[in-house]
Amino acid sequence: MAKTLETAWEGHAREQLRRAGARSGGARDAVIGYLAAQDCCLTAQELFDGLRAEGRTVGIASVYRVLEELADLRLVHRVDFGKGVTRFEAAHPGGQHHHHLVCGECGKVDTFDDSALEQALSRVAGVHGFVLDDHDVVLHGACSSCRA
Amino acid sequence: MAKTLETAWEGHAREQLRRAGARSGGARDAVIGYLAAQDCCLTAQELFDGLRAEGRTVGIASVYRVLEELADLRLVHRVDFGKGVTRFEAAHPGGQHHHHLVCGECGKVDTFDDSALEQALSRVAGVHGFVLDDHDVVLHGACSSCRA
DNA sequence: ATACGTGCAAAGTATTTGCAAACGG
DNA sequence: CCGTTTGCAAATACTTTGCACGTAT
Repeated sequence: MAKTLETAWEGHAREQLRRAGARSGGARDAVIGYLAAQDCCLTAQELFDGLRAEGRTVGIASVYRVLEELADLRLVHRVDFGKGVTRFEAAHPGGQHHHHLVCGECGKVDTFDDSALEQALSRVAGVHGFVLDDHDVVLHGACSSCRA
Repeated sequence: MAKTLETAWEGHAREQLRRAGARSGGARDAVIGYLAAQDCCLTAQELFDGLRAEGRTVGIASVYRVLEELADLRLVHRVDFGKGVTRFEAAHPGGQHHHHLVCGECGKVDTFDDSALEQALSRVAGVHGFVLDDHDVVLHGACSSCRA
Protein backbone atom coordinates (compact mmCIF):
# COMPACT_ATOMS: atom_id res chain seq x y z
CA MET A 1 0.00 0.00 0.00
CA ALA A 2 2.76 2.39 0.84
CA LYS A 3 4.42 1.15 -2.30
CA THR A 4 1.51 1.99 -4.52
CA LEU A 5 1.23 5.40 -2.91
CA GLU A 6 4.85 6.09 -3.63
CA THR A 7 4.51 4.93 -7.18
CA ALA A 8 1.44 7.07 -7.58
CA TRP A 9 3.43 10.04 -6.39
CA GLU A 10 6.16 9.34 -8.87
CA GLY A 11 3.73 9.35 -11.77
CA HIS A 12 1.98 12.42 -10.47
CA ALA A 13 5.27 14.26 -10.09
CA ARG A 14 6.43 13.43 -13.60
CA GLU A 15 3.04 14.44 -14.96
CA GLN A 16 3.11 17.79 -13.20
CA LEU A 17 6.62 18.49 -14.39
CA ARG A 18 5.73 17.67 -17.96
CA ARG A 19 2.74 19.95 -17.68
CA ALA A 20 5.01 22.66 -16.32
CA GLY A 21 7.12 22.34 -19.44
CA ALA A 22 10.12 20.63 -17.92
CA ARG A 23 12.26 18.26 -19.91
CA SER A 24 13.25 14.94 -18.57
CA GLY A 25 16.88 14.95 -17.55
CA GLY A 26 19.04 12.44 -15.77
CA ALA A 27 19.40 14.22 -12.46
CA ARG A 28 15.75 15.08 -12.12
CA ASP A 29 14.66 11.56 -12.96
CA ALA A 30 17.11 10.14 -10.48
CA VAL A 31 15.98 12.43 -7.69
CA ILE A 32 12.32 11.70 -8.29
CA GLY A 33 12.94 8.00 -8.41
CA TYR A 34 14.94 8.09 -5.22
CA LEU A 35 12.41 10.21 -3.36
CA ALA A 36 9.59 7.94 -4.45
CA ALA A 37 11.36 4.98 -2.90
CA GLN A 38 11.71 6.59 0.53
CA ASP A 39 9.23 6.16 3.30
CA CYS A 40 10.37 9.19 5.21
CA CYS A 41 12.08 12.49 4.78
CA LEU A 42 15.78 12.78 4.03
CA THR A 43 18.36 15.51 3.67
CA ALA A 44 19.78 16.78 0.41
CA GLN A 45 23.09 15.23 1.35
CA GLU A 46 21.53 11.83 2.06
CA LEU A 47 19.79 11.99 -1.28
CA PHE A 48 23.04 12.90 -2.97
CA ASP A 49 24.98 10.14 -1.21
CA GLY A 50 22.25 7.64 -2.00
CA LEU A 51 22.31 8.45 -5.67
CA ARG A 52 26.10 8.30 -5.77
CA ALA A 53 25.97 4.93 -4.04
CA GLU A 54 23.71 3.74 -6.82
CA GLY A 55 26.36 4.82 -9.26
CA ARG A 56 24.57 7.92 -10.57
CA THR A 57 26.95 10.79 -11.10
CA VAL A 58 24.72 13.63 -10.07
CA GLY A 59 25.96 16.89 -8.66
CA ILE A 60 24.83 18.13 -5.28
CA ALA A 61 23.79 21.35 -7.00
CA SER A 62 21.38 19.43 -9.19
CA VAL A 63 19.91 17.75 -6.16
CA TYR A 64 19.21 21.15 -4.64
CA ARG A 65 17.94 22.55 -7.91
CA VAL A 66 15.53 19.68 -8.42
CA LEU A 67 14.35 19.79 -4.83
CA GLU A 68 13.61 23.47 -5.11
CA GLU A 69 11.79 22.97 -8.37
CA LEU A 70 9.72 20.18 -6.86
CA ALA A 71 9.03 22.21 -3.75
CA ASP A 72 7.80 25.10 -5.88
CA LEU A 73 5.39 22.77 -7.60
CA ARG A 74 4.42 21.41 -4.20
CA LEU A 75 5.56 17.97 -5.12
CA VAL A 76 7.94 17.77 -2.24
CA HIS A 77 7.67 19.21 1.21
CA ARG A 78 10.55 20.90 3.00
CA VAL A 79 10.64 19.89 6.63
CA ASP A 80 12.66 22.02 8.96
CA PHE A 81 14.00 20.05 11.89
CA GLY A 82 15.70 22.99 13.54
CA LYS A 83 19.40 23.48 14.20
CA GLY A 84 19.92 24.00 10.50
CA VAL A 85 18.67 20.57 9.47
CA THR A 86 16.33 20.59 6.49
CA ARG A 87 14.75 17.44 5.18
CA PHE A 88 12.67 16.76 2.11
CA GLU A 89 9.95 14.28 1.39
CA ALA A 90 7.42 13.48 -1.30
CA ALA A 91 4.24 15.50 -0.86
CA HIS A 92 1.27 13.34 -1.68
CA PRO A 93 -1.55 14.92 -3.62
CA GLY A 94 -4.98 15.28 -2.09
CA GLY A 95 -3.98 17.20 0.97
CA GLN A 96 -3.01 14.08 2.89
CA HIS A 97 0.08 14.90 4.81
CA HIS A 98 1.73 14.14 8.10
CA HIS A 99 3.94 15.84 10.62
CA HIS A 100 6.97 14.73 12.57
CA LEU A 101 8.03 13.80 16.07
CA VAL A 102 11.79 13.84 16.51
CA CYS A 103 13.61 12.17 19.39
CA GLY A 104 16.39 14.41 20.62
CA GLU A 105 18.39 11.46 21.95
CA CYS A 106 18.46 8.87 19.20
CA GLY A 107 17.23 10.98 16.34
CA LYS A 108 14.32 8.66 15.62
CA VAL A 109 11.60 10.28 13.57
CA ASP A 110 7.96 9.28 13.88
CA THR A 111 5.17 10.66 11.78
CA PHE A 112 1.61 11.43 12.69
CA ASP A 113 -1.50 12.90 11.25
CA ASP A 114 -4.18 14.46 13.40
CA SER A 115 -7.42 16.02 12.29
CA ALA A 116 -7.99 18.02 15.49
CA LEU A 117 -4.59 19.59 14.93
CA GLU A 118 -5.38 20.45 11.33
CA GLN A 119 -8.70 21.92 12.33
CA ALA A 120 -7.12 24.05 15.00
CA LEU A 121 -4.63 25.35 12.48
CA SER A 122 -7.25 26.28 9.89
CA ARG A 123 -9.32 27.97 12.50
CA VAL A 124 -6.40 30.02 13.73
CA ALA A 125 -5.49 31.04 10.20
CA GLY A 126 -9.08 32.10 9.56
CA VAL A 127 -9.28 34.19 12.69
CA HIS A 128 -6.14 36.03 11.63
CA GLY A 129 -7.32 36.58 8.09
CA PHE A 130 -4.61 34.40 6.62
CA VAL A 131 -5.12 32.08 3.69
CA LEU A 132 -3.07 29.08 4.61
CA ASP A 133 -0.55 27.94 2.17
CA ASP A 134 1.48 25.53 4.10
CA HIS A 135 2.39 24.74 7.67
CA ASP A 136 5.24 23.17 9.53
CA VAL A 137 4.74 21.29 12.74
CA VAL A 138 7.66 19.52 14.39
CA LEU A 139 7.56 18.06 17.87
CA HIS A 140 10.83 17.54 19.71
CA GLY A 141 11.07 15.23 22.67
CA ALA A 142 12.28 11.89 23.95
CA CYS A 143 10.91 8.65 22.56
CA SER A 144 9.90 5.76 24.82
CA SER A 145 13.09 3.76 24.22
CA CYS A 146 15.32 6.68 25.09
CA ARG A 147 13.55 7.41 28.33
CA ALA A 148 14.15 3.86 29.56
CA MET B 1 1.32 45.03 30.14
CA ALA B 2 3.59 43.69 27.47
CA LYS B 3 6.25 45.93 28.96
CA THR B 4 5.98 44.41 32.39
CA LEU B 5 6.05 40.96 30.89
CA GLU B 6 9.24 41.75 29.05
CA THR B 7 10.79 43.22 32.13
CA ALA B 8 9.77 40.16 34.10
CA TRP B 9 11.51 38.02 31.55
CA GLU B 10 14.67 40.03 31.81
CA GLY B 11 14.82 39.57 35.56
CA HIS B 12 13.98 35.91 35.27
CA ALA B 13 16.67 35.39 32.67
CA ARG B 14 19.34 37.08 34.74
CA GLU B 15 18.27 35.12 37.78
CA GLN B 16 18.48 31.80 35.94
CA LEU B 17 21.88 32.63 34.56
CA ARG B 18 23.20 33.58 37.94
CA ARG B 19 21.84 30.34 39.32
CA ALA B 20 23.53 28.48 36.49
CA GLY B 21 26.82 29.99 37.62
CA ALA B 22 27.28 32.45 34.80
CA ARG B 23 29.12 35.69 35.30
CA SER B 24 27.71 38.92 34.09
CA GLY B 25 29.54 40.10 30.99
CA GLY B 26 28.97 42.91 28.54
CA ALA B 27 27.78 40.93 25.57
CA ARG B 28 25.41 38.76 27.51
CA ASP B 29 23.86 41.72 29.28
CA ALA B 30 23.44 43.56 26.02
CA VAL B 31 21.78 40.63 24.30
CA ILE B 32 19.39 40.04 27.18
CA GLY B 33 18.49 43.69 27.36
CA TYR B 34 17.88 43.88 23.64
CA LEU B 35 15.78 40.73 23.55
CA ALA B 36 13.70 41.93 26.46
CA ALA B 37 12.80 45.07 24.55
CA GLN B 38 11.50 43.20 21.50
CA ASP B 39 7.91 42.26 21.02
CA CYS B 40 8.59 39.60 18.45
CA CYS B 41 11.27 37.27 17.25
CA LEU B 42 14.36 38.49 15.44
CA THR B 43 17.38 36.98 13.73
CA ALA B 44 20.89 36.82 15.15
CA GLN B 45 21.96 39.33 12.53
CA GLU B 46 19.18 41.76 13.43
CA LEU B 47 20.15 41.48 17.05
CA PHE B 48 23.79 42.09 16.17
CA ASP B 49 22.95 45.08 13.97
CA GLY B 50 20.66 46.48 16.61
CA LEU B 51 23.34 46.30 19.27
CA ARG B 52 25.91 47.86 16.96
CA ALA B 53 23.47 50.64 16.15
CA GLU B 54 23.23 51.31 19.86
CA GLY B 55 26.96 51.64 19.92
CA ARG B 56 27.74 48.36 21.65
CA THR B 57 30.78 46.67 20.18
CA VAL B 58 29.67 43.10 20.44
CA GLY B 59 30.87 40.35 18.16
CA ILE B 60 28.44 38.31 16.11
CA ALA B 61 30.02 35.24 17.67
CA SER B 62 29.03 36.41 21.13
CA VAL B 63 25.50 36.95 19.95
CA TYR B 64 25.34 33.37 18.77
CA ARG B 65 27.06 32.10 21.91
CA VAL B 66 24.65 33.93 24.20
CA LEU B 67 21.64 32.87 22.17
CA GLU B 68 22.69 29.25 22.37
CA GLU B 69 23.31 29.52 26.08
CA LEU B 70 19.90 31.09 26.60
CA ALA B 71 18.24 28.51 24.40
CA ASP B 72 19.83 25.72 26.41
CA LEU B 73 18.39 27.23 29.57
CA ARG B 74 15.08 27.59 27.77
CA LEU B 75 15.15 31.32 28.21
CA VAL B 76 14.88 31.96 24.52
CA HIS B 77 13.07 30.02 21.88
CA ARG B 78 14.52 29.26 18.47
CA VAL B 79 11.90 29.67 15.78
CA ASP B 80 12.57 28.12 12.45
CA PHE B 81 10.88 30.02 9.65
CA GLY B 82 12.06 27.69 6.92
CA LYS B 83 14.29 28.51 3.97
CA GLY B 84 17.19 28.71 6.40
CA VAL B 85 15.77 31.57 8.43
CA THR B 86 16.11 31.14 12.18
CA ARG B 87 14.70 33.65 14.61
CA PHE B 88 14.96 33.96 18.36
CA GLU B 89 12.63 35.35 20.96
CA ALA B 90 12.31 35.56 24.71
CA ALA B 91 10.64 32.47 26.13
CA HIS B 92 8.32 33.48 28.92
CA PRO B 93 8.23 31.28 31.97
CA GLY B 94 5.09 29.43 32.98
CA GLY B 95 4.55 27.56 29.75
CA GLN B 96 2.83 30.49 28.10
CA HIS B 97 4.03 30.62 24.55
CA HIS B 98 2.78 31.44 21.12
CA HIS B 99 3.30 30.36 17.56
CA HIS B 100 3.69 32.23 14.30
CA LEU B 101 1.84 32.98 11.11
CA VAL B 102 4.11 34.27 8.36
CA CYS B 103 2.90 36.07 5.27
CA GLY B 104 4.84 34.86 2.26
CA GLU B 105 4.24 38.12 0.38
CA CYS B 106 5.07 40.91 2.77
CA GLY B 107 6.84 38.94 5.46
CA LYS B 108 4.48 40.10 8.15
CA VAL B 109 4.52 37.89 11.22
CA ASP B 110 1.50 37.41 13.45
CA THR B 111 1.46 35.40 16.61
CA PHE B 112 -1.23 33.23 18.08
CA ASP B 113 -1.87 30.93 20.95
CA ASP B 114 -4.45 28.18 20.79
CA SER B 115 -5.34 25.70 23.48
CA ALA B 116 -7.00 23.20 21.13
CA LEU B 117 -3.75 23.11 19.19
CA GLU B 118 -1.68 22.54 22.29
CA GLN B 119 -4.01 19.81 23.45
CA ALA B 120 -3.84 18.08 20.10
CA LEU B 121 -0.06 18.18 20.23
CA SER B 122 0.17 16.70 23.74
CA ARG B 123 -2.27 14.01 22.83
CA VAL B 124 -0.31 13.06 19.74
CA ALA B 125 2.94 12.97 21.71
CA GLY B 126 1.33 10.74 24.33
CA VAL B 127 -0.03 8.31 21.77
CA HIS B 128 3.44 7.94 20.31
CA GLY B 129 5.12 7.51 23.67
CA PHE B 130 7.07 10.73 23.37
CA VAL B 131 7.71 13.07 26.25
CA LEU B 132 7.38 16.45 24.68
CA ASP B 133 10.22 18.79 25.10
CA ASP B 134 9.45 21.50 22.67
CA HIS B 135 7.50 22.04 19.50
CA ASP B 136 7.65 24.28 16.50
CA VAL B 137 4.54 25.36 14.67
CA VAL B 138 4.81 27.84 11.81
CA LEU B 139 1.97 28.63 9.44
CA HIS B 140 2.82 30.07 6.03
CA GLY B 141 0.26 31.88 3.98
CA ALA B 142 -1.01 35.18 2.69
CA CYS B 143 -2.26 37.84 5.08
CA SER B 144 -5.44 39.78 4.41
CA SER B 145 -3.65 42.88 3.11
CA CYS B 146 -1.62 40.91 0.63
CA ARG B 147 -4.60 39.13 -0.80
CA ALA B 148 -6.27 42.44 -1.62
C1' DA C 1 44.62 35.32 40.97
C1' DT C 2 42.09 32.65 37.97
C1' DA C 3 38.55 30.92 35.51
C1' DC C 4 35.01 32.75 32.59
C1' DG C 5 33.53 35.93 28.92
C1' DT C 6 34.55 38.53 24.72
C1' DG C 7 35.91 40.31 20.09
C1' DC C 8 38.13 39.23 16.08
C1' DA C 9 39.48 36.35 12.48
C1' DA C 10 39.49 31.90 10.57
C1' DA C 11 37.17 27.66 9.78
C1' DG C 12 33.07 24.98 9.01
C1' DT C 13 28.44 23.78 6.97
C1' DA C 14 24.69 24.17 4.04
C1' DT C 15 23.03 26.02 -0.08
C1' DT C 16 23.26 28.80 -4.38
C1' DT C 17 25.23 30.50 -8.59
C1' DG C 18 28.30 30.88 -12.92
C1' DC C 19 29.47 28.44 -16.68
C1' DA C 20 30.65 25.40 -20.48
C1' DA C 21 29.46 20.93 -21.98
C1' DA C 22 25.78 17.42 -22.69
C1' DC C 23 21.23 16.42 -23.91
C1' DG C 24 16.16 16.29 -25.08
C1' DG C 25 12.63 17.36 -28.15
C1' DC D 1 19.56 23.08 -33.83
C1' DC D 2 18.27 25.64 -29.61
C1' DG D 3 16.98 26.13 -25.19
C1' DT D 4 17.05 23.22 -20.94
C1' DT D 5 19.54 20.54 -17.75
C1' DT D 6 23.68 19.04 -15.71
C1' DG D 7 28.24 18.53 -13.15
C1' DC D 8 31.82 20.95 -11.39
C1' DA D 9 33.92 24.58 -9.02
C1' DA D 10 33.53 28.91 -6.99
C1' DA D 11 30.76 31.92 -4.34
C1' DT D 12 27.59 33.03 -0.62
C1' DA D 13 25.29 32.85 3.75
C1' DC D 14 25.00 31.47 8.22
C1' DT D 15 27.01 29.60 12.33
C1' DT D 16 30.83 27.76 15.12
C1' DT D 17 35.56 27.56 16.80
C1' DG D 18 40.44 29.00 18.15
C1' DC D 19 42.78 32.15 20.50
C1' DA D 20 44.70 36.04 23.06
C1' DC D 21 43.07 39.45 25.96
C1' DG D 22 39.91 41.57 29.30
C1' DT D 23 37.03 41.22 33.43
C1' DA D 24 34.13 39.67 37.29
C1' DT D 25 34.33 37.51 41.47
